[in-house]
Amino acid sequence: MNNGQIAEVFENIAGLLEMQGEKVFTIRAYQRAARTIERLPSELEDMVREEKDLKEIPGIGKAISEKIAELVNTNELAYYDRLKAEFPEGILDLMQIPGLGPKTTRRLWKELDVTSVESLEESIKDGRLASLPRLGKKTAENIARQISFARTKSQRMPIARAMPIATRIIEALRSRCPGIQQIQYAGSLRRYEETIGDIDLVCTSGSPQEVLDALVALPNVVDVLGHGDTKASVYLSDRIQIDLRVVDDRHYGSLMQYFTGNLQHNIQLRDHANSLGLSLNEYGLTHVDDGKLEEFADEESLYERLGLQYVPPELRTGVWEIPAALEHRIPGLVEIADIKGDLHDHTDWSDGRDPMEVMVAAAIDRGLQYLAITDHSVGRGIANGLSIERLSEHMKMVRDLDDRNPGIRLLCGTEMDIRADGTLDYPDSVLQELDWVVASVHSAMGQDRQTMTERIIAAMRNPYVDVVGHLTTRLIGERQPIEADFDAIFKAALETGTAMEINASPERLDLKDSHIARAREIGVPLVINTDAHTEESLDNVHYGIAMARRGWCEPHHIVNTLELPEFLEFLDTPKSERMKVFLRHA
DNA sequence: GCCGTTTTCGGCCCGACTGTTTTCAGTCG
Repeated sequence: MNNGQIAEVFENIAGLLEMQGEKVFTIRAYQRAARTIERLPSELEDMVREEKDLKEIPGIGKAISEKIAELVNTNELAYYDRLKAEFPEGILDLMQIPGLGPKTTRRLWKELDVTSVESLEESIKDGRLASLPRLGKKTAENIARQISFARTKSQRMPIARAMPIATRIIEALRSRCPGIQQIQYAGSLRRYEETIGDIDLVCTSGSPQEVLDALVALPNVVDVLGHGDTKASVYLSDRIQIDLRVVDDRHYGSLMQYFTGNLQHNIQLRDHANSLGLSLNEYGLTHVDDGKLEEFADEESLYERLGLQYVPPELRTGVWEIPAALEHRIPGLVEIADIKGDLHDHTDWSDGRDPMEVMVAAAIDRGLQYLAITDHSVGRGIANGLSIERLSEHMKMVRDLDDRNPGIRLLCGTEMDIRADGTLDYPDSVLQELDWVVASVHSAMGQDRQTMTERIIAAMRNPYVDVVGHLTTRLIGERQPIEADFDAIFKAALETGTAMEINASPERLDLKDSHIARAREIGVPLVINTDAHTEESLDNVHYGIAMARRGWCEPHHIVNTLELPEFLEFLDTPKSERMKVFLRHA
């Protein structure tokens, strides 16, 4: 049973306990455990097998660690089964409908025998729901509306879709509201979660009502979910919800902190504030004894006032970062400016859109010191992969462009298929002519875990394979990742001196954050690549940087933060010796 | 259920909005 499945069990336990009226702190403990487990860099299965003490994980104590062990060892949990037996099947689905919490869901079940979305709809139609005490016509209408939303609303959307929508809304509000002082996205978008549930915007303005009114009046708003004095929520035709909060400029820091979250981070931060005799909310810090309010115009001063190192948004998961910030152990995370080269880029020689010259000019524009042109290998017929003959011409063109562009070092490269049997698309005699070889899985992605693991490690054992591209081949929200023993692959990477790619293409984000953290722990050299197929997608590097930051990476974990001379030294060293070079320059 | 430079027992984040209410419960983030 993998971490995602275990987390789901605890999430469900929390939901059922809520409906049972269990103590709120017990519920919260299960929710916290579920969230933490989702983000663990290592599989609990492995940790149990290696007899690691799970209680060292924050929020996991005796009871939950025993339940994890039972789940891992037997694939079942007696406690969970007993709990489930007390409720009708599918009741948790009802509680997923916005507006239906544990109390209401339980009443609908007990008083109206509603246990499914279908029977819920009937109870709305025939007026039974509205006739219950403390419910009413308006509530019934709202629930009916939420049901129809639930049918059309997309699940959490990939960050690549949410980011441009957020930017458009911000621009629209700016142009309509002269009173706006500051406006920015917060929430999961600012934390660079790979998927986004809704878009949270924070704003300061001399006239809050103007901004809130402007939001609900935007042309692509199809419904208003809330519209008060300081916040409003709307539903867009893009099938996404926008939450906007407006306060005065002098509260911007605490508002931004509050609205960036995540929930667990905020709970821990507020808990810590309490220990100092302070109470934290979105307006600032209140002294518990005399009620005096301290205000914060920026986040940095807020964290500092609490005696904490500043926590970058990408780290705010509520798992490890608050204790680290207290002890000033937050590392100096990698930034865009640290990236000196891009080592995975396509041109119109294969499936890229732009000619090589255009890509090179774009790379120079962005201040890169080196660029690897890595068009597809012959196996990718569909991507116009290069035959050995075309590859030879391709190399000539790269060398020629390199001569004519002294501002950048161009590398002859390939993105070469790792075939289903672990053999490679070009023979060694060809590979040794190339400067940089990205090896990727593009086919037979459904292989079983062991076959896939052996296939990838076999490729890594080739002395000319420099890096494994987009390891899991997932497309967020579209294609599941491969099944493989990632720990074994990372260990093989360290052993062979093969780098692992952090693919910054926002549809992929592959490696993902927890894998990055694990690879970093093991000591694998990492490379942040855009996999650009157009000149503008070179700008996607910020997504890769964010994933690396979420994996707590510093510049010295990332190979392509090396300056050109150091990188060339790395490149000129045989793979088996490369780790030494990497560590020396790190 | 978890956790401890106050604590192994007694705490546990905080406020906005809505609907159905005359003072607040439920839900959400």
